Amino acid sequence: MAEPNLAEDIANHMRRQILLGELAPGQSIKERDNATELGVSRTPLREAIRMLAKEGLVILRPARSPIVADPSLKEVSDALEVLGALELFGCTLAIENATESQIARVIGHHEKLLSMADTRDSLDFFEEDMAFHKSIVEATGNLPLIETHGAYLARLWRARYLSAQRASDRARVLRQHGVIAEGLSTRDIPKMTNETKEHFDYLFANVSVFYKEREDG
Amino acid sequence: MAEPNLAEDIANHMRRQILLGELAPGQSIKERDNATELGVSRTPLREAIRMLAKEGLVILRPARSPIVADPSLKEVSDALEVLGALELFGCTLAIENATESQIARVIGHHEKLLSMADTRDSLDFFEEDMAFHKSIVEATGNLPLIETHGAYLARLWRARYLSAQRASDRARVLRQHGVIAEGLSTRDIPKMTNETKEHFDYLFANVSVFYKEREDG
DNA sequence: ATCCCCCAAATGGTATACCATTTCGATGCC
DNA sequence: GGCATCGAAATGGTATACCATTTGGGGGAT
Repeated sequence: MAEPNLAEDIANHMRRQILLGELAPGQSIKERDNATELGVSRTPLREAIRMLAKEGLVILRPARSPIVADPSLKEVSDALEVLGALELFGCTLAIENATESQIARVIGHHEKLLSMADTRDSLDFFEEDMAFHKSIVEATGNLPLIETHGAYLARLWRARYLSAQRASDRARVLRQHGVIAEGLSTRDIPKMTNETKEHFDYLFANVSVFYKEREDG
Repeated sequence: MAEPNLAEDIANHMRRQILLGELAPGQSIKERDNATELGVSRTPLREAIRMLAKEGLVILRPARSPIVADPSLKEVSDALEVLGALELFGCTLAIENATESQIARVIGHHEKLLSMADTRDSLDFFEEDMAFHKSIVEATGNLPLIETHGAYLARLWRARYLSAQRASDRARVLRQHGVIAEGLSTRDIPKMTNETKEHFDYLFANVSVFYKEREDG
């Protein structure tokens, strides 16, 4: 942890803690405690908290300790809806604008994911899944879209990760990714967007199921 | 300037300076200079700069002075595309979910704008125009969408404001707003989305024209 | 016993001091 | 005269000190 900007390192560290559940949802984050624990001063830690707040992972309250976000099903659903809309928009834009090398990169991520189908580590698989979706949006060449889409991916990381733990339907994911990638490389808008819609419907359903179970037990 | 959180006040102040051109695009922002000028310390000023950076109004460079953003036509176009996609998505969502009182609020903003058709102050008119569009997205009840949409409105404030100065086609704007509001209150998705698309096409054209002229002279 | 009030500790907000890197002009070499 | 180089000033990054508000519990009044 000696990189150029300390605040970002702290943010990465805390993001990981939050997403993996080491920092429990609802828990308050005391600036002094966490700063001394990480061996840094409050200033960069404050900045890191602000970064995570912008990602929606922590909630800032005026003159009170920030707390780790504990989103309700509706909040997650709403964010998922926006993520879906952004990616759907990204599909049509990517088909219009993607260069061949950008398309190759998408396919590359897909093939890598195929090769990981039997991987034990669900975290690695999950990260690569995310990289696939990111590469599609990157193929649009629209920087603001890339950033906003990335922000929503980060915000939904935990919900998606938890739901992915349950849903052991990697085969479906891989098949859908294949169709999506094919739709992109043949510049087939309906094919790509329809499959993306369905892909998100499954994601939505999985997350909902997880939250429902969580509310019960 | 004695509100609870100083950083936000500073951010508001600087945002205004940037959008009105008092802080010129491309100009570097020295933490010390601006801090002493505003009579505050560097800490909250730093935080304010970070807020503006997240809005895209200033650009952060590692170990260098932040500079006021000077977006190219492509950058503005890209952001406009995303704004359009978000608002289009907001339309369908609003039609599905808006309560009657939310629809009434949209119509209220429209009627207020109608009453301001002959206002001299283009800034007031512009602000109310923005409030109309915001109220539509607010009618979705989707908080993440509302926030992201608002962020893009803020980011595009200057480009839209400058182009609105030139385009003296308030009549068209008011007519289109009327159709959009009607589409919402009759829950007519095609009517609302088609008119919104056209509305954004005009906005896009106006901004493009302005930038083209600017590049020339 | 219960409720209210007050005060001390905790905590976020702000200011300032210190450090590492970058800038940029002066200086000297080619 | 131009260009590379060195160094002092400037500047962003980090740490720490100070202040105002919040918080939570204990003691006293009812």
